[in-house]
Amino acid sequence: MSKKNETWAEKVLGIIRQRDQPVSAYGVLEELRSESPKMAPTTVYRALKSLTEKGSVHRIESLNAYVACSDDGHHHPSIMSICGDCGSVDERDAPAVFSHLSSALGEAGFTADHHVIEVHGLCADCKETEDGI
Amino acid sequence: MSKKNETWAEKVLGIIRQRDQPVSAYGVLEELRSESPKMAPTTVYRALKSLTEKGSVHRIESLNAYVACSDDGHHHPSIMSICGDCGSVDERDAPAVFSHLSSALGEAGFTADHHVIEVHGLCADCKETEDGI
DNA sequence: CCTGATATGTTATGTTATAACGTAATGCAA
DNA sequence: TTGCATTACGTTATAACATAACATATCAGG
Repeated sequence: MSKKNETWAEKVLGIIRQRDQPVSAYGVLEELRSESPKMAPTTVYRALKSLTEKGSVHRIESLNAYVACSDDGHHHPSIMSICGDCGSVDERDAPAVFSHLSSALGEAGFTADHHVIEVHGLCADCKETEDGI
Repeated sequence: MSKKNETWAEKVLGIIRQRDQPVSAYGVLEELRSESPKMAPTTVYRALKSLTEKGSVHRIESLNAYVACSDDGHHHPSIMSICGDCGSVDERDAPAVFSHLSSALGEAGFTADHHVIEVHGLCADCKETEDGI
């Protein structure tokens, strides 16, 4: 039941939301190609650009991949925790982290405009499993 | 006066240290090729892998580039501030940031093992220049 | 009607990174 | 001193990620 008259950005957002793990641009492309075999990478990258600018999607720099925003278009920075075992990514709020970050940078005269905070490790479930072994 | 009997990793570290800006793997490769025209990317990536594992070099995920560690092999995480204007990257210590990060993640049961903290913005010098306009 | 903004199509290319295999030198332990 | 693991390096090929440059279409508002 895919909707007609959707923009590519809307379709891309749908694809990313359906997944519980980050998707690469080419992952999205492959999925779109099942319906539109001639799709070019450019199209996907354009859609991703508009979605990340709007805040509907976040890019995970350390994975070259994208996840849906957990709170579409929230306008505050967040932190991403990335499980190295199951691959899940969780977005969290952490105001205290950003306030300390701001003050550390502010003292040095640095003006922040975009934050990349990605923590790799093990999620609670995978940690349990490992410990259980 | 380049030394003989240096490993590639040592040479790569030298190249990265000479620069005051992040260098891409292919940037390093190009420089090495001026003396060793047949050098392959693999060689550079191998050197970068060993250097980042040792902590002599840090990878900037959001730039796909590398900088020398400001305190070779320190074994605590640091934050990187990246000037969008002049391209300079500064590494800083910020223990308070990491302690809040740990507690936020710890509450959720997440076990951290590697941190990517990269802040894009304007360094003090570039900010002044902009304001001066 | 014209014009600017946005979305899209198309082709080509640039950039970043790894796989998979082989060789050489070294150190160390049986 | 032979055998074996380890580390570094060479070589070829390919995979994965990303953008440039230029063309066409649609539509809202002046």
